[in-house]
Amino acid sequence: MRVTELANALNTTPDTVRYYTKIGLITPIKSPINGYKTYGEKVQQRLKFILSARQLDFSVEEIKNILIESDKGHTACPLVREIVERHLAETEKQFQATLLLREKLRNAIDDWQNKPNKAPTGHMICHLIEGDECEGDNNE
Amino acid sequence: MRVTELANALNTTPDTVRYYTKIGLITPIKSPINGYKTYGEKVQQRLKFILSARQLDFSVEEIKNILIESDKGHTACPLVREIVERHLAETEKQFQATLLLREKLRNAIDDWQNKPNKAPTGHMICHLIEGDECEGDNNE
DNA sequence: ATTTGACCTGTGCCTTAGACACAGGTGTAA
DNA sequence: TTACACCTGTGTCTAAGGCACAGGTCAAAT
Repeated sequence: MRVTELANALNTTPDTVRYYTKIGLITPIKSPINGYKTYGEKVQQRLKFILSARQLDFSVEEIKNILIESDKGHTACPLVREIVERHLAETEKQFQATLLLREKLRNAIDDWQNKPNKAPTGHMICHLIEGDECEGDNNE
Repeated sequence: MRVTELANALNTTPDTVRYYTKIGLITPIKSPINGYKTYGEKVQQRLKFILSARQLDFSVEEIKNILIESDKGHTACPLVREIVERHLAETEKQFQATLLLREKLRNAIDDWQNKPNKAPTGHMICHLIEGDECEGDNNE
């Protein structure tokens, strides 16, 4: 299998395959005649794993570590479990952050419903964001 | 006001102030004697606006466009409203995506609860992710 | 046999919003 | 005068590829 072929087979892009190849996640055989890369069955399996892990939002770095363990013949499962639990915690935080942002945006739209558009004054760029009164503390 | 002073006053970092300066969002006066940058009151107001917009997750590029409008003396409010509504839609999508990811991760942890750790076999790297049986279609 | 067009190769730059490091100039207080 | 803290510009780094370019290769059609 060649780059595009492999990419199509696993529903990804040639650039992604090249990228994983470049950083050493997968290793093709190079034809000494024309320099073309050929990917075998095992590499395809490996790439499939990588893509599955990406679906779970594993970073490429994390996947690399998993593969290193696995390549040494060790079980990567504990590592995988740890990563997933860490990710879940992060996702929870992300979730809350998104929730908060959504609130902020909704409030903004709401607050601005009956405010007019104003041209910028010397000391104000957009009164929607800055507020008309001098109250706009954003302490965190 | 100089870089660090301004940064401290608005609870941000000198690097951020330098960055906004570099890309032209704010423009200090440069002392011809020592080359030091001096930021005035209006610049501080402007930076405050920028930081507020960033709090609403506006990109720097978007903020730049707002400032360009405003600098021409036009009202930037319609632009701001449009951006906020677009952001809200994106946030909604992000929200759903995070929700989905959370489900995936939770399911993973759940499914793996009573599965053992396994050493990698020739054709499998981590059975947790790949699944023991030959079923693991990830069609989108 | 040659041309065409689709594929391949490596290389390198681009993206966000700053963070960090470095080398050297400057300001001020001891 | 000498520390030391601050300033300057410049360059590199981040994640995960996307995109472009110049040139080599292959199969089919001419």
